[in-house]
Amino acid sequence: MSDENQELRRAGLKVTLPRLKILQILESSPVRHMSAEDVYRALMEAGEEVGIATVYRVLTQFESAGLVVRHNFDSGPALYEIDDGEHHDHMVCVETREVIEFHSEEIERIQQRIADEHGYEITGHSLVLHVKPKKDSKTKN
Amino acid sequence: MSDENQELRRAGLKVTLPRLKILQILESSPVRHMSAEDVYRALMEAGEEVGIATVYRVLTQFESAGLVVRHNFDSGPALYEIDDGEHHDHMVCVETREVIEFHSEEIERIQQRIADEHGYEITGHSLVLHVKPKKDSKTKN
DNA sequence: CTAATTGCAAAAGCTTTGCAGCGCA
DNA sequence: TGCGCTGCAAAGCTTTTGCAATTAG
Repeated sequence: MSDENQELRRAGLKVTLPRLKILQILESSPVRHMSAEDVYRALMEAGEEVGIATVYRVLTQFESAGLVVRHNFDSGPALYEIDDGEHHDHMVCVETREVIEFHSEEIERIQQRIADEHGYEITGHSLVLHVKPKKDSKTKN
Repeated sequence: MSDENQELRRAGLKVTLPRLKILQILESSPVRHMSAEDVYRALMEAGEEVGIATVYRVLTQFESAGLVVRHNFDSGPALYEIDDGEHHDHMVCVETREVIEFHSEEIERIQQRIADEHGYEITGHSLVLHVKPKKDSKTKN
C-alpha cells in the first residue's frame, strides 16, 4: 500500500486518492492492457468517484513519469500498461482481441543495425503482430 | 489516365471523378504518406470539388480493395499510402516527422517463427521505429 | 432506369482543456 | 496556507453516418 505511495513520490507526483487508485487498478488488473475507459469503469465498479478527465490526465502523467507505457495498437482508444522495465512487443489476436507479449533480442539488434545504416538512432519502436490461432495439427501453446 | 480507370474497375469500384482524382493524387504526390486531410487539401488546391466525407469513404474503400495501406503511426490522423505490393516497414523521424521506408527479410522470418511458436499465424504486422538523426561523425545515408 | 455514389451537416468516439473549488504537503 | 489537483462541462480533432440529390453503367 505505501508501496504505490513510494512509486508516486519517486515519480514526483503528489500522492492523491485518484492517482493511488488508478495505479492500484493498473497493477492488480488481470487484463494488462487497459484503455482510459477501462480504468474508469474499474474505478466506478470499485465505488470510487473519479472523473474520466482525471483518468486521462493521470494516465498521461504516468506515461511521462515512465510508470506506464501507452500503445496505439490500431484505431480506437489507446491502451496503457504498467511499465515494469521489461521491454517487449505485442501480438494482437484479430479474433479475440487478446494481447500476447513477446521479446526478441534478435529483432532488436537488427532494428539497431538498420537505423544505424540509415544514419539514425532509435528513440523507441513499436512492433505489433496481428495474428490468428493456427488451425494446425500440432499446436504448441 | 485510363490506367487509373483500370485500377478502379479491377477493384470492383465504379469509376467516378472523386475516386479518379484521389487515386491520381495518391500516385503522384511526392509525399508518399498522406492523411485524409492531406488528400482533401490537395484536391482543393487542384480546384476539385470533393467533400471530405467522400475522401474518407473513398480511402476506406481503397483500403478494402488493397489499393492503399492505412497506417496508425501514433495518435493523430491515419496515413494512407499506395500499395505497390512491396511490403515494407517504417521509420518515423521524431524531429522532422519524415517517414523512411525499409524492409528486412530477416525480421520477417523471426516474426513468423515467434508467432508460430505461440500457436498463431500472422495476418499482418506493423513495425515502426521512432528515430532521430545521428550526430555521428561518419553518417552514411 | 436503378443502384451506387456523393455532399452536406450532424453526430459519434476519443481526448484535451478552462475554470472554480478542493486537498495534499 | 499555497499550489497542485480534481470534477465538470465544453470544446477539439478525427472519423463516420443519415439522407436527399446526383451519376455511372
